[in-house]
Amino acid sequence: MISERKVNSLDEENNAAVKPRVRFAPSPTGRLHLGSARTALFNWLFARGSAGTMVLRFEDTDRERSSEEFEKDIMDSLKWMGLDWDEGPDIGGDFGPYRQSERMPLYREYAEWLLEKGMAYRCFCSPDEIKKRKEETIRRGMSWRYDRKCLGLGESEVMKFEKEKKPFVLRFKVPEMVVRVEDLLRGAVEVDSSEIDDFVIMRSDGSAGFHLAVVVDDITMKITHVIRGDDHLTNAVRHVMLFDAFCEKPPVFVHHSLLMGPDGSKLSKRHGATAVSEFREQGYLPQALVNYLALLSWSPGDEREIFSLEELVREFRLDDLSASKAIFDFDKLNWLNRQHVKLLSGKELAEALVPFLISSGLEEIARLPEEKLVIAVESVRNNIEKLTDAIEPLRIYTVKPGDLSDKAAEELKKTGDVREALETCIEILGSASDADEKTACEIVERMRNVAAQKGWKAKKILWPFRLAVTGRTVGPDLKFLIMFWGPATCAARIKETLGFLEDSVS
RNA sequence: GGCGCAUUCGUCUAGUCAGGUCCAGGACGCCGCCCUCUCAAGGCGGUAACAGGGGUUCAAAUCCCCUAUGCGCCA
Repeated sequence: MISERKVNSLDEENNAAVKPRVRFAPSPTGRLHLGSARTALFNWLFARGSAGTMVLRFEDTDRERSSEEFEKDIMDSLKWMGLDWDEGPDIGGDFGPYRQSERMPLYREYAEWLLEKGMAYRCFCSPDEIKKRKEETIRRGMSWRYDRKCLGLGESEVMKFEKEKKPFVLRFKVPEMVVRVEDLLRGAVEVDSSEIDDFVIMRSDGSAGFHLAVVVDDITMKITHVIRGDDHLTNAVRHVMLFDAFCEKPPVFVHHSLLMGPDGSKLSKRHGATAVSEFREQGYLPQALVNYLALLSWSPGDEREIFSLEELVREFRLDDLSASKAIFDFDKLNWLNRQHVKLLSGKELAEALVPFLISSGLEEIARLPEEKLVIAVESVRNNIEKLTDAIEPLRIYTVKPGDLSDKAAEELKKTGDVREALETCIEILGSASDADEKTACEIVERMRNVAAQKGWKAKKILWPFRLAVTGRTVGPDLKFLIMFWGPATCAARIKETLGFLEDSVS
């Protein structure tokens, strides 16, 4: 059966070269990690940019730690980022199933084939025995590799163990050779196979070892390019030996660099958020996260930095990836997020903000008529790095008339001629009825002019205006305040404040 | 411990494969100035790097060797 497959794969070699098949193969043992997301992105960009096929496969052989909940988080996160797949556990495909836990018979078949051909053997050593021998070896200052004790087992011993039902694993008999891994980014990496011990391909419970499962999957799913983290580079040595054993041509390997935290160690929880879904919750835009992830280890070769997914698909080349490590920089991500916030229309920004407003108890603003919401949102746009940054500045629109902060009250009191200034504002506001942008700008302009006539600096009228209308010392540009509340309401709010000033004087 | 990979401003990177155009370009951050009713945003400017040592060459960030450091894998 396996040799038939061999023939098929030779037939299709040419096709494979034309139409790449890549896979993203996470373990559903946690939420989608940023590092994995970056791997997924590289795979996806390559697939989409080369008319290839993207396969999603769950490596869920660790039944203890895998869960459906994490599968869901991974798929949701990928979708949120705008990545999709052509074959996968949820949608099926011609090369399924797409969960390793459902492919055990296949692994067994391949493992048995190796056994029959003498390329694998049963090992009855218990973990305890191995541990003991290993410690002994290390004590003698030698480096440990499995000592092949069971390779030399006589037939009678094997039969005896079998009779006893002694548990065994299957080990791959590593051939003596120099293994060559051709990596697109690192060239030919050569390792002497004597460095590698006879690794387990079937565990005693009948489940497949990691290396066997990966290789069998990549063979049977006809994967042409394996794009994954650098941490698998040395594993690739084992994989190449397995591909050889099955008489299969290894795929093109691309081992990209790993994502590190700011201190240079592997990015992990202690650096802050590491799951894509956490970034989503923190108010990052998917397009910004994707853009940033792409920029770590990849560059278009010129000075552009802001990319949409579509542009990335067009520009991304696997061989433009850098081979050196990449440190995750939250500052730059924040900056990029801001750039993408700027690219959104007011309506889009508002829509993105609504869930955050609701979860922060600002339903009052979230439920505003769209037109008003957009004005409010536009007014705080420049204060936003992450979406959550909009919450605080937007609270200003919930301030009741005449409700002055201590600081605002203080500022008002120490401004000379406040009353005159504010009354002038009311007068000017009274002459306008519209609340469109043009009118709002005119009103502000008029205030400036009047101030000039009175021989005042603009600040002498604009500053009290802000304080009186909003009750706060910090807030959006004045035109937005006028647009949001309208001239009449602004005037009314100033009157409230005037009343407050009256009270505090007497 | 063995093996593997990596090494350009604090960080991401361009340049390295095809040595001269690089006393090294861009971006984030940081600092300063300008703009300005506030906070921001924006504009302008500044800061800062070829890990170290040997070679090869008329010429090296670029090629070769060694060392150091970091990371990873194996157990």
